[in-house]
Amino acid sequence: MGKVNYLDTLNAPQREAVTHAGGPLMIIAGAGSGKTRVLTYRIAWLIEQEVDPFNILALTFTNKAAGEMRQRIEAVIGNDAKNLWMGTFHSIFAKILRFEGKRLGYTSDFTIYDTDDSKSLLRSIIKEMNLDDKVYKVNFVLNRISSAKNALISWEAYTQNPIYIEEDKAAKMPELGRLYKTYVMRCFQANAMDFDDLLYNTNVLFRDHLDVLNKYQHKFKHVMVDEFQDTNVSQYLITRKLSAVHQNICIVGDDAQSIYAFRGANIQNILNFKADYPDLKVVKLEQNYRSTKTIVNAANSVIAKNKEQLEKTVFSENEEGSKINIIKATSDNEEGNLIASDIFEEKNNHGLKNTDFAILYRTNAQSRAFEEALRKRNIKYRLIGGLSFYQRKEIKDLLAYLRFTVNQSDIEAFKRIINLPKRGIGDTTVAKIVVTAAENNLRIWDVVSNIHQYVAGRVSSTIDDFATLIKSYGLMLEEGKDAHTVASYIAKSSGLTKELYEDKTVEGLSRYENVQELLNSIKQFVDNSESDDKSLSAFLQTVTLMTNADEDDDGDQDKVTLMTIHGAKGLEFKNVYIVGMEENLFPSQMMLARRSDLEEERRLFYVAITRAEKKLTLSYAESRYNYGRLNYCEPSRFLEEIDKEYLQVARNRFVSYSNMEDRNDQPAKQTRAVSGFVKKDSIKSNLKPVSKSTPPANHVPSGDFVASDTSILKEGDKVEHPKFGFGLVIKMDINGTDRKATIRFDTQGEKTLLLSFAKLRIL
DNA sequence: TCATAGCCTTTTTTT
DNA sequence: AAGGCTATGA
Repeated sequence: MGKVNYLDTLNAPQREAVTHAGGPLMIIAGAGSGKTRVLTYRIAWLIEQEVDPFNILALTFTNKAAGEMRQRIEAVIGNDAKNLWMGTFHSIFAKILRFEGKRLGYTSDFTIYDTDDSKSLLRSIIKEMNLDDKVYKVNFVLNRISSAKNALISWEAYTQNPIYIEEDKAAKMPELGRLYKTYVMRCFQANAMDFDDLLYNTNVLFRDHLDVLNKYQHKFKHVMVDEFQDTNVSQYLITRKLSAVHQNICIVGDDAQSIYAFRGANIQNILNFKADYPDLKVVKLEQNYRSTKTIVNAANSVIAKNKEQLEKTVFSENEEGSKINIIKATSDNEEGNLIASDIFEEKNNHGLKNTDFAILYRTNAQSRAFEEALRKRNIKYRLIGGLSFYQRKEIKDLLAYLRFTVNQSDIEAFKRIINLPKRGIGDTTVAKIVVTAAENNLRIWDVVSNIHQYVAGRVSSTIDDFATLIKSYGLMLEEGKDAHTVASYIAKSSGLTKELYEDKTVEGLSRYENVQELLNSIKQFVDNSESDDKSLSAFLQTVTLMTNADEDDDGDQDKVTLMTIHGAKGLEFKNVYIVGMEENLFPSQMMLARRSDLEEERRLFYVAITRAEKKLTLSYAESRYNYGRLNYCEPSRFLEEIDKEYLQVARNRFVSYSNMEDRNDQPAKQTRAVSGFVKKDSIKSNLKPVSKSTPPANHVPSGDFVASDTSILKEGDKVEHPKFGFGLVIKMDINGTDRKATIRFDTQGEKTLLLSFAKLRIL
């Protein structure tokens, strides 16, 4: 690789950013302006200027972004790239806390609590404190605690602040401060940090231990932050402190793409950056190389309304490109079908590959209809986000065993595994152990391993057996057995895999395979992890901090991408579909309820639009399932906000934008539909609201019975229906995604049931 | 005291 | 749709 070659490929502002010698630098990078290239070249350039990679810290928001950047740097600079300190905020500071956590009273084996752990812990605290969980909602309380931590407000400060006390009293939640305190104490006692703690504690570490701060300040001669618009106060302070000595801070961001305020991101960080660094050098990258003029202009027309912005003009010199298509569907299933057929046609007509397509939605729950439609057409897809591999029950169960083996204070892991597989230890006993530990300031392990002192009776010997089991795992680790060996042994000897192995249902089989898959990934980690730390706790850390975007990657297969708009940040695709363009969905209901200005939702829309290189399609449905209920939907106001000149009057069966306006003349159909019962013979027109009262004879109850996966039902199956009794399936009609079964019931004669509503037990 | 069936509530995005 | 909660029976 020639030394200077790559500089020639850059435009003037890009080159200026790459070769900025030192001192604070802010790169305002519009969408598609070659930001990643600039960042990677800058790092490569610094290394050419004799800066040791070891002294460069580069912070990103996803592991994937970090990994890609490292690869690209390697391509320019070679093996040296390995020594860079590059990763997500959370993973880099988790690493530092593993080294330095002793100063704060944590061991180097501390557990990282994920959101489920945090919620579970909080739930039990609320219960213990005898608070009403209808008033103190777990999600709300956790959010409150999280915001406090991200703003660096300790529980001490929180409970002493008269403003918060008043606020909480007014909100009828005077105990929030105490909850915060208890939550923090419990985490500490469990030798655990939640996601926010990783940043919060880093701040505490740097504040209270100046020698540590000093060490890292001198180590990191250059600090770079990607996606700076998404940093919160806590992250901002860390980067400022770390760069205080050398003053070589380089931030890259785009205020127009700030979409993480909900988790504490503070757009002011980038808007006010100049105020913090008077001799700041600012470089603006405004030329978009990614998208057509139409797409760039349409995107600009969307955020033109936003008030809080840095001045910049993103423009494209690419071709004009085709206009933006709008598709109207009658239902969410039809939306899936229309998009899938469109992908099919586009592939045939323009010789595109699956990887050229992305379907972007506002919420993960929307993926279902698209998955079904794509599967039906044999189009391969990959789903990013949603319930990830590591959130599956069987995986979390085994991970909990591993966690408890590594960190025997980990209460949440303990609660998960103590009665799994069933040992006859119930909630009462577990609660007793947890409370005993908390009251006597002991580790969970201290209580469990001396259970006879605390709990009398039959259970105590069962718990003894459990303790012996865990002890044997700990011993294996001490003997230096590698993570994979220990994990496989745990899976087998705990009885977890045995239980799954004996479950011969389809789900049981896949659960068993998942566990094997997890063991494989541990093996991989042990065999060829890049880092030198191959301990079990290192593995657990990578798993917890893994982003949704990091999973999958089963080779470079040709697949359509399905993901949320949030997940799509930083990516690009030739053809993009933004689906579910409906009021209350996008913009989301929550946003509409909470804030009058929709600036962040609008920026989200902007991010979605600018993912497209060649062609953009927007779609919405007139009705949609939500929590098992069918609802009517209005087209999103965002459709109105795009400059009309960029919109396409769609062909043939697609409904044009002007037709959409006509729709507004009709009376609004706001009725909530299908609450409880649905007409069995109204497949296409099952949108009519049906009363909640007693069903007429031709209706089928839709309440819970034994849920069965309707896709496995076959002719000849014997079934039981909650109302009609036992029956035999004599005919199956499969029409698109709608499935009907004609069943002969012993007493009721033949009935045809729409399976999405009928709940049958297969006998 | 524990296990289970069925009822009830939830309501976005992610490290 | 899914996970927590509660009543019920063992």
